[in-house]
Amino acid sequence: MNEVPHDRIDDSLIALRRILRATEAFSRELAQSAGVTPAQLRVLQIVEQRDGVTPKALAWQMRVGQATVTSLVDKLVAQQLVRRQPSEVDRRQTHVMITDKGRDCLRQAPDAQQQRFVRAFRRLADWEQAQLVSSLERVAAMLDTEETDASTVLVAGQIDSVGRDG
Amino acid sequence: MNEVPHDRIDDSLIALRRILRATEAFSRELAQSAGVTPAQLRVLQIVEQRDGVTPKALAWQMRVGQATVTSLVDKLVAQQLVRRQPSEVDRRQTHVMITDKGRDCLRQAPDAQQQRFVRAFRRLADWEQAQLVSSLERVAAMLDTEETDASTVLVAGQIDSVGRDG
DNA sequence: CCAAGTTACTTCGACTATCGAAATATAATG
DNA sequence: CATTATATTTCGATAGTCGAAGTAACTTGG
Repeated sequence: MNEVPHDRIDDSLIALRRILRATEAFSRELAQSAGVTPAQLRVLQIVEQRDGVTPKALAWQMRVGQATVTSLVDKLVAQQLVRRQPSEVDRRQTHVMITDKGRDCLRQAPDAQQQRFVRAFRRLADWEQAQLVSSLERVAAMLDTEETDASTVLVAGQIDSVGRDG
Repeated sequence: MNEVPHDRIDDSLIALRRILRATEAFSRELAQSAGVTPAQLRVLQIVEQRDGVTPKALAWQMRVGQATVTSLVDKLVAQQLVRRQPSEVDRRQTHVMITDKGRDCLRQAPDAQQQRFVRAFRRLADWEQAQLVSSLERVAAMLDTEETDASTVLVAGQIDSVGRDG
């Protein structure tokens, strides 16, 4: 508690770095297998979870500018993976809706990272699973700041529609 | 789905996602505070650790094409943060060397993410630290594939520059 | 020692992601 | 109704990335 052996911090950072690296690699791979780019895939995933989401919400959740979202949605529209539907109630707004083709596209990408993780996770003993979850949450909390306000809630749904809502 | 308790997997994925998100955000922030872009910062960090590294090695470690490295190094050279020095032994090769200005640039960025993490880490009890390390390594192993060959070794050096902190 | 192949790097052209500022259309408000 | 605020798009610019082609230098078989 007092003086920390730096090996541990280093080890943690190295592990974090590996996690990062692996996740990045998988995300690229995954997107490629779905025939879209990583950023486009992110949009598509969010749209699937929150069908009819507005560009503003997308931008906020993805932490990018609205201009960027416009551009990404443009590309998805061009591929007919999503469509834009003007809002009935507020005609400034647009709703981005996923198409069947978009859903197919997502299904096509079997979510390699999560699959791999899930497989490995299942092999663990019960107590190991519990410990892993608590450690990960701890790390997340250590890294997380106030700026990760609400998106966390939304992200929950985005990851896998496994029952547990937000 | 199936009979595995999905809550834990979900929780893990959510935590992972939070970690990812936070790390991305910090990396952007960090790079900005150093006055360079994230990709440029990555190059600069590697060059500091492996002074005289060749573009090929950089490309390999960063998992990008050599053309990309050329472009990034060009930009760092333009800012006088690194310089190119032709190799004496093999004149096809170039060595990328960090400059004093480049070092200043790195020092300027107090590595917010790692600082935060280190601070939080120190507050943990000994057994918690140990558990955290082991869990992180476990997760890294679960995500990691054969494609994370050698860079892990190199990355170790890249990270431990956190040695002391404030 | 030289021709052919290989390697290291850069250049070039193309594409995506991203942003900020300006433009457009709509809503809300007084 | 005029003003202000909001949602989105358009436009212009910059960065990262790639693959293919180009250039220079090393290596090798004869």
